[in-house]
Amino acid sequence: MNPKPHPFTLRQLQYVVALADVLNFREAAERCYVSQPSLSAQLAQIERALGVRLFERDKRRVILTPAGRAFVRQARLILREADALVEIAHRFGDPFSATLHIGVIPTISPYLLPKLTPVLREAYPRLSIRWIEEKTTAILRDLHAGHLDAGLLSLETEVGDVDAEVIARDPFMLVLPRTHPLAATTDALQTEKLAGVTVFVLQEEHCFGEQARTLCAKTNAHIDAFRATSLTTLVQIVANGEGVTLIPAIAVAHEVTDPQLCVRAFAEPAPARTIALVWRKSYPFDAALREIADTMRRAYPRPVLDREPLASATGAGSE
Amino acid sequence: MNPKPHPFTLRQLQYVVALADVLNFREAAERCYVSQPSLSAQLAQIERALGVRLFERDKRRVILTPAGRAFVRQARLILREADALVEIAHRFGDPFSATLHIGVIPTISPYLLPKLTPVLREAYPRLSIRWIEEKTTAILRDLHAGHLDAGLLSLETEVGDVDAEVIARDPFMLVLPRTHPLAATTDALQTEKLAGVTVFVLQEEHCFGEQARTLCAKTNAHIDAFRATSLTTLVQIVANGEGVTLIPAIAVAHEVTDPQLCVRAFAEPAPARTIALVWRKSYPFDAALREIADTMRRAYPRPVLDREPLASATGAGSE
DNA sequence: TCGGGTTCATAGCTATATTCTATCACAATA
DNA sequence: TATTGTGATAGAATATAGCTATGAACCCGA
Repeated sequence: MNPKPHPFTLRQLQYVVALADVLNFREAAERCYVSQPSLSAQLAQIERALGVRLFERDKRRVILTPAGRAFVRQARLILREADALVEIAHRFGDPFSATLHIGVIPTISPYLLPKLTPVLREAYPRLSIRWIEEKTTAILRDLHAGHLDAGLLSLETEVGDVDAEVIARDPFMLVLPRTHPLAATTDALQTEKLAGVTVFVLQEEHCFGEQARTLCAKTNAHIDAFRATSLTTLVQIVANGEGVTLIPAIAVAHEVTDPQLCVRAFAEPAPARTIALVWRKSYPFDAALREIADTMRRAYPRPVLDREPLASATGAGSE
Repeated sequence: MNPKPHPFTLRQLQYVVALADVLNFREAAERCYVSQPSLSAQLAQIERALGVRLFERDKRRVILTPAGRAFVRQARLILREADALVEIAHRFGDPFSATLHIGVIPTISPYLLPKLTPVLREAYPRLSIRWIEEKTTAILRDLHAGHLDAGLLSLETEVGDVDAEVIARDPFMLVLPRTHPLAATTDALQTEKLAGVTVFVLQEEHCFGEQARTLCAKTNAHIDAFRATSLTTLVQIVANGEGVTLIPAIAVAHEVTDPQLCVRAFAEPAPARTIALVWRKSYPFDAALREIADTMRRAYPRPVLDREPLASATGAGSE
């Protein structure tokens, strides 16, 4: 793109500008902390390289030529921009002044980001985070391509060779109609009770859908053929039908609002996913990400499960 | 103003941008026509100097850090501006691409510039001339201060140590009422005929006023106490009074429009002023000014003196 | 008109910076 | 396992930018 080197250096531009300011070689040299001959030599070189005389000097007085006037104007602009570049670099010397691109999966994004964002904004006022909502595979691809700085996702799917910091354990909750047999007790539920029950799950592309299907297979639950594209859809189906569904605890407060539904936690060891912040092993600002992950961990909300009758039981189960 | 040197060179910026373009050290080095270790070394140095890692490199892949993204963006800007600076300098390598500031005296400006401007514009399409109308002393002052590149004035006043190129000889013409005794013949006038005649002249600040007074003193003409501030005023006075006045031939066509007036030329050696382009001896683009002066000389108008009865006589006298 | 005190330019040397070639260590690929 | 390709490193060669000392032209005051 830029095959040939520039015929001048930034330092030479400084010399030219300094000389234009004071129109006196000795004084200009002083301001640049070099000797007068050095400044003379550099000026001579730049004029020779350009084939243009920038200053008219006749022993007694130094003044700008028309070419010099135009040159100095542009040179000042360049030096200002170069100063700005130094400023930019130094701002990034503080990694919390960057703009981070972080991928986040759709089954986390709408429930967690509204809680995290204000906390992060307060903790790192100069940090700007651009969230990109994608499924796990796309996040990992973009992460390794360098388009993302980090990803916020579940560790239960294969994430490959990355560094990770766990944010929280997010247990699975059972969402079911009040009228469903499993809604009868308030005890923590054994997963074996799912056997034979009709369960609606997410599309396989969602990692949470994959996890739910695995759990159902292990417990001999019956997986309905319908594949929802979002947790919202999933809950709607249950509210209008006779099946049940699994959703992450983090989503309960926002998704389960229908009074015909109730929510039950599983007995320990409850099925759960592990939410983590991940990044490339070679990422240079890993220390900053570790600290940010720590802040996220502390900001992670206690799930609020105000759908009776199981609020207290699930509250205990979620930790 | 800018005491400390910049922590990077333009060349290093080129390296960084080239590397950001191809994300491969060897290829980037090739594009910059240096060896790969040189590029590695320069990149390492700039990162060390800034204390910021611009590229993340893990043996297999090179990608930009957030800092690197911001840095490269600004670096591209700077390199573009630097290219523009080279362009500016080269354009001035052709001195006919400059903007020249040329001072011109008020007794030349309104009559000559309208004729010169279109010719100069056509001859030097990339040259832009900014005309500054001032009296001779101000022009010479600004010329030596470097605020003007050249001056267009009369050599009959002291112009000091400058280089000059003569544009034209501009003879003095006598403007007088038709009814005046000197209007009786069509012959070229001997200056001695002015003896005893009442002559109106310009203010002394105008060099033409000074010249006219000198001529009057030599020919024993009577100088009226009134001092006009412009040639227009001067001609108006003559049209309404009983005196005569002297104006430069170049001004006749524009100023002498009253049919009650007529114009007479002087016999050779006729009094005249010498219009010239002058500039500092140290001016770097003197060759260009010489050529421009030559173009001005050829563009100099034959005075059109269509005030009868002396049109033909003065036409001859003006060369 | 003759020195001091300016000005900017030049010369010769030195230290630093930049670049080169050659090579290494590592990872992916065949 | 051998090969190819990556970026980093080492040490020598070169180029650059810096310095001091000095020169030539000019101004100014004695």
